[in-house]
Amino acid sequence: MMLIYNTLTKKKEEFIPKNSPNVTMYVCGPTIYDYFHIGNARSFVMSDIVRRYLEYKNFDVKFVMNLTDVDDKLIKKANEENVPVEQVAEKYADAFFEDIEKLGIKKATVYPKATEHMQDIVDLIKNLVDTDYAYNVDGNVFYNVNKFKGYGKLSGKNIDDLESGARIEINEEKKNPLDFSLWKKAKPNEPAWESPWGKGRPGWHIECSAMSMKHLGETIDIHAGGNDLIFPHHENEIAQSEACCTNEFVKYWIHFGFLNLNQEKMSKSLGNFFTAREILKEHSANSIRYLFSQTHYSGPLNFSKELLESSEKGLEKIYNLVQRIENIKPSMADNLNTFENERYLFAFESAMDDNFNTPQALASIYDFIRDFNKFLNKNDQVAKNDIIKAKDFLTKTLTDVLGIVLFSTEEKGESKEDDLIKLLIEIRQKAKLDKNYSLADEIRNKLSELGITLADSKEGTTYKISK
RNA sequence: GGCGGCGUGGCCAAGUGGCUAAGGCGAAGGUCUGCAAAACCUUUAUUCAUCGGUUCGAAUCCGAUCGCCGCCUCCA
Repeated sequence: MMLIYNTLTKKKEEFIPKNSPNVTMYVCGPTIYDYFHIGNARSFVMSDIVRRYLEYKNFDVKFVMNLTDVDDKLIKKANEENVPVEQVAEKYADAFFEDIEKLGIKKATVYPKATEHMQDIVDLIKNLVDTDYAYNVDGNVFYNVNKFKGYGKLSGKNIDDLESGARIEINEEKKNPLDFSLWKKAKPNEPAWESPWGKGRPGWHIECSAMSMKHLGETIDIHAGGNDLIFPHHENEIAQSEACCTNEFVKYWIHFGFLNLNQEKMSKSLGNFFTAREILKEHSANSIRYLFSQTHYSGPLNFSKELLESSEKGLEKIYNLVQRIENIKPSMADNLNTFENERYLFAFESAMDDNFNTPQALASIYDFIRDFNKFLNKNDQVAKNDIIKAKDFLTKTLTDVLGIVLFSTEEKGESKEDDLIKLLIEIRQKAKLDKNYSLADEIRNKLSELGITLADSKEGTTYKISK
């Protein structure tokens, strides 16, 4: 049984999809006006882990992530650079796909774009206007918040409190200051589409409702996104979708905590951010994913390069065991001691089942690593089956679920460089047999200066090339 | 002003009513090794922001206080 914390009910609930084993999942994707930052990456990676774990549990996940390709920021950027909006959108959509691929994020089933769903969006607004949930004021269409009785149920706010808040912009056209735009009347030099209310473009919230329902149906299982989307974005999505089409838009709402920099939310508007591609130049996707997995998805994560470096040290321990496993020659002997690894997988799954508790899941992996190393230390001969099982455990947990790649699937090309290193290892081996340790050490030291680390073990001498 | 979250060892971080408070990084000592590296072992929180309360029993529940952060405006 899996538990998921549902923002809507503020409780952990048993996960029961509408049409098991099918699961529908929608994640709010990027507005493609710039490179995304490492805080955005956290949401993308964590939703990827949620999806991967569901697939691990044999659910058939239909995963949709939208790209917002028309909005104020995009238009602003296009004007600044004096290029068409589509060109900006295309550039950053390409960059987005490049970056998420580097981060090891599995491809979504569909990446719908707002501009490709204008008819669906217009139809949805039309429906809301016809039923009085929305009203048209001179080409601007607003959602009538007072009409929807569930307004505020996701964010725990009530309309009166919100109205007394001082930060709502004054707009004479709105009946209620909280009413939000569904359709924005075209201004000069802006992309615009035909509609029953005249030329214009959609408001931000409506696209997600339209695309979610279009691709996944009127009730979906999981909708995920950052904490900052709870209000108003997700609240408004509920209002739109449930007013028109369904009495339950989303079964489970999942929200990710912020990534902070110096205890402050990382955001474009504050200017305190690193882009994901910037970080990826110096750090691997593995270390980023490991870092994210070390903290529960719902809480804040105070990001720093030092933290990333300590994650890299933690990963080293995993890599070392992986290399050790790959170098073992399995024994065919009978009566070998065997290693039971079931309990580690059980612990891993229990942690993940409990609202995707990745830090605890990692702890179960480290317990395995310690105990399996101990097992290898104690036993000179190891059965093939134990090696296969160990590899299987690491692949399932770290790679399949957390997306940390360990065993390279491509054939290891033996380059001249490798041959050369092997030659030096041979020479050094002879020196060691002659007890010529100064030569042996010199070879090791010189190689180390070149970034090639030798390590002697009972399985022979191995080497690692660092970049 | 309204609503919400957080405060656990040097750092990061699980745990949210009951065995000795997971795990990672770091540090110290040790085993192994020709020496290293790796691995393993031991040590590193009588204590969970502070003060009260409930309870047979609390880091976990309640109240107060202090500190930090977020949402209420575009934002993952």
